[in-house]
Amino acid sequence: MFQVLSTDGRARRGRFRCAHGGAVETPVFMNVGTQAAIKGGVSAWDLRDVGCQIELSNTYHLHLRPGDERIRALGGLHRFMSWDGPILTDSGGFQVFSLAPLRKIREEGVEFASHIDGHRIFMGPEESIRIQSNLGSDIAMAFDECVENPAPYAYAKASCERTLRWLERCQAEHVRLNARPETLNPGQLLFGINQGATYADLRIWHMERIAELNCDGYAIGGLAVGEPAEVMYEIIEAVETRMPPDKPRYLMGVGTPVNILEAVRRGVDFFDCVMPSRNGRHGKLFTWDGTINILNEKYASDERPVSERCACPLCRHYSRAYLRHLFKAEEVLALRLAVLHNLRFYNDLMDGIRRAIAAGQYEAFYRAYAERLARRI
RNA sequence: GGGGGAAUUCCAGAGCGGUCAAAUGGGGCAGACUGUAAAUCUGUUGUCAACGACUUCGGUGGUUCGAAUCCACCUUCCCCCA
Repeated sequence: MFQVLSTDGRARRGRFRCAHGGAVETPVFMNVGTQAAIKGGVSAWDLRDVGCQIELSNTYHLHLRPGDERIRALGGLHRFMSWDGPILTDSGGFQVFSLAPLRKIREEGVEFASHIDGHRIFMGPEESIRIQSNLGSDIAMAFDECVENPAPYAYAKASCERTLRWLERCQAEHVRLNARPETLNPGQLLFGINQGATYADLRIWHMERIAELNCDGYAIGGLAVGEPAEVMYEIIEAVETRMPPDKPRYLMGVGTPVNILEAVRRGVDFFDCVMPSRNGRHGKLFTWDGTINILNEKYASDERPVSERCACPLCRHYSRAYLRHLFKAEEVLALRLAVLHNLRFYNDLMDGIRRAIAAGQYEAFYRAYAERLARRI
């Protein structure tokens, strides 16, 4: 299922296989399609063009709309969105954080007031796993609580202890559902999620506990939610030594190109982030030389492509001036081109990372780009 | 030809004696965005040697301690009746 092909320092070059699609080459960036669509008008076949290996969708959102039972009846998420590659579904744990004003946490699970119409939805570990089973994703994520940083120690401790109990329940339900003959994707995997806020002792304690549960992969959650990047890196370092070396490691929701460079250097294999798509929609473009805010006046007559070394449709066919015009004129094409570009950039970045690790030159790659990627041009 | 109305900062448009450098919206400029309640949100938008000062509300001249606000005339635009 997962194989580390080579290492360079702590960085790992690996290969991952699941029920759908071919091999996923890691480190990998998972392209985020929360509601079974990449925002900005990007289709599943666009994802192929942009070099996407694995797509991510969301349990909470698809449960609300159009409903996981419906998706199951329509043949599962892969068929529904016409993407036959690997799909990871996030459990709804992030919505415990992002929809904090709309939910109440209990031992059994979380009571949400739908952000759409306010109706009550109860989601605990069993519900989340059941929904993900209905969706038929290749990787189900454990239902956790993503705690906002900074968090009081006592709360972070109680919360990660509860997240541990929830993982045990997720696992039991996952085993039970996978064994049923009518299960849509019997090969579905389950990843556990490490929590513990910014407290290294809690993080390590929690990681050691969940490592004992022999999940199919391990994620680090609850980072990039308020703490400084340096703290995030320290937590990854602290936890990484307790992560089973033969299992994939996933840093949830991260992040900027530099964040990814830093995390790969600390042994992370999987990433996902809303940033390329959201920032793209907002006119912020990523390039190998730094980020561009295409709305800036200085690009109004700029004939150059966004990036000389990018093969996306935007960079192949259009100037910065044209893209800026599309944004100013509020043409939907602007969003689509910008998101395609950013996704292509992220996938290219991961490709560069993989090659560098394979060649044993990750540090040189890191040094060449870490500062460069953080610039604004 | 006769009668009525209006001219405000980039635009539209409030304000109708002091609390007005002037509401609000648009546009402009800039910033934020990290398991997506986000094609969203925030700041800024007269000038300057800038926690203060200076010049603005079609033009000119008045009234008043004080005017974008009141009066007179001029200019331009709009509406109605012939």
